[in-house]
Amino acid sequence: MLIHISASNPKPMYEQVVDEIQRLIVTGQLQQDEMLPSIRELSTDLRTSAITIRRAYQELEREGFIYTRAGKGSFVARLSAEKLMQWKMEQVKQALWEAVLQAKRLDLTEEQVRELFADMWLKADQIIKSSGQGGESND
Amino acid sequence: MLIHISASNPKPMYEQVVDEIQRLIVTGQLQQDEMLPSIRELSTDLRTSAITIRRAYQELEREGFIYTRAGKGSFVARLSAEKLMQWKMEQVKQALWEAVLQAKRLDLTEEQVRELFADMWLKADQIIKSSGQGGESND
DNA sequence: CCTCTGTGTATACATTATATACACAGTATA
DNA sequence: TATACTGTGTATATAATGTATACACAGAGG
Repeated sequence: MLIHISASNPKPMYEQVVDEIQRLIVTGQLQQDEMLPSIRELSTDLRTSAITIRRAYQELEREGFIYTRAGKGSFVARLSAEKLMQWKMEQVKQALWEAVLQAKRLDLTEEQVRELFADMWLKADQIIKSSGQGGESND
Repeated sequence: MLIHISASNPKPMYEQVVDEIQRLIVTGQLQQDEMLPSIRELSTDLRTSAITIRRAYQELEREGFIYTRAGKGSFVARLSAEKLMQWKMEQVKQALWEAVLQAKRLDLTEEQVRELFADMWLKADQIIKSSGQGGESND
């Protein structure tokens, strides 16, 4: 399983772990009831303290993404496809809300923002194409 | 001049001051060469330490929004309308980029995101209307 | 019994934000 | 020249947060 964190990322490391595992769950790369790496194992893999990983797992459990069993491990929770889609939409909605508020505060028009949005989408598409993600061949 | 900061805002107080003054400048509510409140005055007004305000002013100066003169005060820099517009677009662009990246990472389609965007824009319009901003009368 | 697992607790360091305080230098005005 | 403002430099301190190491305990499974 591919989890990456970076000390140079301004986000706290435990939050990076949370984000990454959430993403793997909602995009189906982690299945229901699949066991997660143990706290100690992942802390060794990511070269970070077990307390950091433990904190991430506690957060994920609190938010309902995983469940843990003392002495056994931590597992992906059973979440319906609908719940997963709802969560995804909510995340993007919140991110868009921040962008829209910023645009409003700075007196930009809807047209201007839509154009910026189109630019960012295209740029993201290009970056993803060139990195081989998304199932399309490289140029 | 209306500057508000809040200790309950997760953003550091000095950043809130920076953001607020930047917004007043780029939306024309602060004019070129207009004097800003002094560090001591604003710290009294906002009930915060002068060091906090000073840090905000130093940040604003570093980014070219204001200039300061020891013994005299701090003033709004002379920025062309084009520069101000560029900065505004850049801010919103960055915010949109975060939203688009999030959408990509979560495998949402452009159509889904556009629809969410429309919802957020409409919601922001409604909130602004009901709060009397934007020059329109309250219902 | 051993080897894993999660859990509780203790202690410590680093970074960042914010605070109070004082003194100094610059500017403008009377 | 004195006063009242301004910004600037420096010192000291507290609080919050994130991260780290370490140890011990309890649960689960083979």
